[in-house]
Amino acid sequence: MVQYYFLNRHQLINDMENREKTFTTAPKPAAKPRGRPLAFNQEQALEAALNVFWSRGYEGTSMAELTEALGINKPSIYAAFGNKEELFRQALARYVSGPAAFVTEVKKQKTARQVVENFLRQAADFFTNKATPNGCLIVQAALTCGQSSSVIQQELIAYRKSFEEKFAARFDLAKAQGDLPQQVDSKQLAKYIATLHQGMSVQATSGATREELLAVVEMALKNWPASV
Amino acid sequence: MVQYYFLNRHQLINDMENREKTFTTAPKPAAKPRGRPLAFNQEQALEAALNVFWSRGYEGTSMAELTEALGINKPSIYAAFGNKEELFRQALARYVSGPAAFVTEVKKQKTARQVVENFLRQAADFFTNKATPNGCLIVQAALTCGQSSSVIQQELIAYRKSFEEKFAARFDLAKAQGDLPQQVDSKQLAKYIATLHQGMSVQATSGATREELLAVVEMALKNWPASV
DNA sequence: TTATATTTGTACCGATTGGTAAATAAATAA
DNA sequence: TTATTTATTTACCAATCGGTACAAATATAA
Repeated sequence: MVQYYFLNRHQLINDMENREKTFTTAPKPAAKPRGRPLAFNQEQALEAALNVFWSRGYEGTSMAELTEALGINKPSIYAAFGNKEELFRQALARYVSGPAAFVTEVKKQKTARQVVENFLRQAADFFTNKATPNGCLIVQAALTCGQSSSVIQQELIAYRKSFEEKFAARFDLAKAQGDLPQQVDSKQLAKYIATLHQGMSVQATSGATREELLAVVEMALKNWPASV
Repeated sequence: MVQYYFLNRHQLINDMENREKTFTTAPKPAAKPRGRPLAFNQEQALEAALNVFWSRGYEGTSMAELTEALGINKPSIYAAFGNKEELFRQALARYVSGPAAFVTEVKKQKTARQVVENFLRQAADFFTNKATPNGCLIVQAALTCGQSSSVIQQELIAYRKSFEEKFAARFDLAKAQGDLPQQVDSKQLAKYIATLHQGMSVQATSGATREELLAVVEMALKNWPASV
């Protein structure tokens, strides 16, 4: 399973980039690399990989499918991204800083209420966006899996936990700022929002529409109807 | 992928059982079967299979792991249950009529409110029951997967949809009986409950405790704190 | 041109996947 | 006892899994 080696090409590149950052401040003088140039765009390849992992999950994605989706042969993928696990991690990083960046951005809203409203409504849009796979990569890429993928599974669990904690921290801030009652348990509220969010992800992968998800959001923010 | 055959042993047995039901009314006169007796208990084996699928998902479960968990050799599994797909379906049926039967039972509560309260609270218990895997089989067994498992994936989506529709029907009944306001959209309410339920399943597989899930349920049934 | 560095394509690796052929074992029926 | 039926065991199948060795190709540096 686990492969040991001294340095692969992928790590070598990273290492050289770090050295460059450490010893020089030159704004990338191009300095044409020595050997045969890459025949593909790394960013585009990573985005293609992200989309496959997003729709099929980590375990459900095979290297064969990746080579087809990226249009690159296997050895080139391994040279550029390490291995399947590393490729997934880089795709995940791209997901978080790219299409899913709104999750972090939304916390800048003025009040906790606005944070939550915007978060859930944008999630409804995002999960059903026709330009990307349905649902949330972090929820569905390795919810269950074989033992060989449990590392990725645990990393995704940690990601979800981290997002939840950041929301709890935002609610603590809201309490300090007075736009959220003191008796509110920030962690519980964050878990409630996370639960809704994750449920919406499952709904989206199962075919729920944007309108249906938005209706769920409205309902979640309202009273239980019997008390109307 | 797909295997064609005239009759396997599994189908033969079902066929003979049906014939018996059709032509006789005798209450199973034992009628000892002809050949070598089964060396394992089918019910126990199915329960063991259910537990593996439940914790690892459909794709994450290998036949090798099943042979170990059931304590039966592969050919015996195939003879008794057909193939991996059929074994999963039978495990799923056992799940629905066994540990997850409360989902159907709970609809017998007097009011819609009681149905939902009981449903979500029992789900919180069920998802974190230490005697069984965490979360919901129907949510997590094939949320995403490779193309070869898409049949199972679609069947689980259909299951979730079916449960949701039955809840909507229960809410329609509640409206007719007057314990739910007429302006409530039964389908939307059902989707809201299903979303919470599915989110709770994700939370449970990620390590949420019973108490945390119960707190989420309480929150879901209450007002948004700002309106208190 | 020649040497060096890097990527590419092909063709392969051992391990594991779901699934099965065939011989043997254990039961009943004649 | 002998024939028949069914289950178990072992040992295997082709296909796919993630991953890689190696030589040809393509660039820069000397």
